[in-house]
Amino acid sequence: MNKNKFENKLSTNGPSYQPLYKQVEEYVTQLIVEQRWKPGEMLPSEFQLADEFNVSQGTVRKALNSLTTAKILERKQGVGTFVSEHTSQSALYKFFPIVADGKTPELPMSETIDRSIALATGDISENLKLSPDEEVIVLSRKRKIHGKLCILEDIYLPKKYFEGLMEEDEIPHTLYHFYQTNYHHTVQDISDRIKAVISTSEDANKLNISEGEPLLLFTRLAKSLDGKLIEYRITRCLSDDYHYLVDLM
Amino acid sequence: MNKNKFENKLSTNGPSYQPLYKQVEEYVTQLIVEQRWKPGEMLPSEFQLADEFNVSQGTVRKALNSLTTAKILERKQGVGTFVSEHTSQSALYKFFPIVADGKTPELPMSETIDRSIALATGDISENLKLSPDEEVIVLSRKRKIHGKLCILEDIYLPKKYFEGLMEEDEIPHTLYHFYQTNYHHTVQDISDRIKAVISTSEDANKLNISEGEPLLLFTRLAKSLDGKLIEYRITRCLSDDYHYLVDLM
DNA sequence: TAGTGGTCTAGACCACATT
DNA sequence: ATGTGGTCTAGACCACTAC
Repeated sequence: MNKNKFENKLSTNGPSYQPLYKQVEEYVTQLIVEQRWKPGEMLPSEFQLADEFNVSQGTVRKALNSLTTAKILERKQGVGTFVSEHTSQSALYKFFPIVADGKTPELPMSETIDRSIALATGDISENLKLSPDEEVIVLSRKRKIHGKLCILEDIYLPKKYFEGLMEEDEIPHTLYHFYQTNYHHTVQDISDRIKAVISTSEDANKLNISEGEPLLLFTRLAKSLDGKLIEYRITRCLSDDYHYLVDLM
Repeated sequence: MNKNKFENKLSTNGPSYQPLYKQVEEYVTQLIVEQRWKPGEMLPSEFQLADEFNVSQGTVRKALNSLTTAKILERKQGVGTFVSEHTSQSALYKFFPIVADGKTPELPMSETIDRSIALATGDISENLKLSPDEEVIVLSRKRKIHGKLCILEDIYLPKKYFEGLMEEDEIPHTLYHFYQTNYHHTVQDISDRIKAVISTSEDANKLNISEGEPLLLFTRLAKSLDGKLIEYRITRCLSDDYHYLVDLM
């Protein structure tokens, strides 16, 4: 009667067998999505979880370590295991790949210059997989690095996932942490598609450059822990003194 | 007398203690660099390695799995553990992040249009950490995706690491595999720095576009398994129908 | 059938942080 | 002193592949 909370051990040759540690991994992720433990909170110890799930401590450990690699958890020896908050330096830099040439990376400050509601038009509805009659919240921001204005962003959020955002007094500049704490959306998967473009006259005005200068343009699509498409973002960035940094492998 | 090939177990409180599995990891990497096992070759089984190193099979497993994650090894259940070759699809795509808009990724074909020797000038010597009097091999290539010319590349290789390359009959288009098999340099770490630029007249000519169109420019620095700076590369890419794809996290 | 890697368990001990 | 995660070991069994 050593029944697990999950499918029973090996030899469970169903069509879609998952090893125990994978099942534990997915279950813990689900519990985080359901807010059993909130960002920053500590999980029970490995042995307590092992008891609850009726698996061995080693199996729990393998699952927790895997979630730590995926930056969903953080573990501290002698202290405990915690749900990641999108505030730690390590987590933040993953999202801000723009670096001033020859300088050390710095988190850009940002200022929201517009907030509105719109219908999801072609580009936006396609990427966020919304029907064209659904509403999106549009945030326009400008960002500075080392005090110099260099980035413009338009951010599109499905209104259904961010009810109440239009009524917020202020939008903080650490958006992903804001999504996580105020709307329970933990950003998990991000892909950027980068192009080179000529600045529009509008953007050139805002950035105080002459029309026709090249800009880095990247479109970003972000998914939450539970797989929902949370954010579509179009960023234009000066590129004479800045670059987008990618580390492969 | 259970002495390891390595520092003895725990409680080895030297100033720079490394856990056993880390030491095994580094030692196996070193053996690969020294060509005890060549790319594509099979390693001994976990138990054989455990015997040789005087550690447990579980410790060897942890090391080998870690090297598998780092794409240095490949493991196949029921078969064995192999040194990665830079030919498998999975490995190749990591290096070619340029994708045609709305299409599935395709490996670009490339053609070497020039091969010469030069002195490492400022930019190049700085990035490859060479003194200015050292020689580099310069390769110029053009690449096509879906049959359309869209990429120009200048590649700089320290001559000292690639003796004999100038005498090769032909340079294949899968360069990293070529480095690995012919010069024993396994590329391991790559970083790309991406900018938007206006095409020079020279590049515009080669790419059959009009001068002044924007291009994606990225500079790449590649390190080998043993940490040597192997390659510096400057790539210019059409960006109206193509983009550089980055998956974060 | 034999050999390989994959999973799971159980237990010992270490290192770290807090009380 | 206690409790946490980190390391290491040993052994059992499973699944896959090749012969």
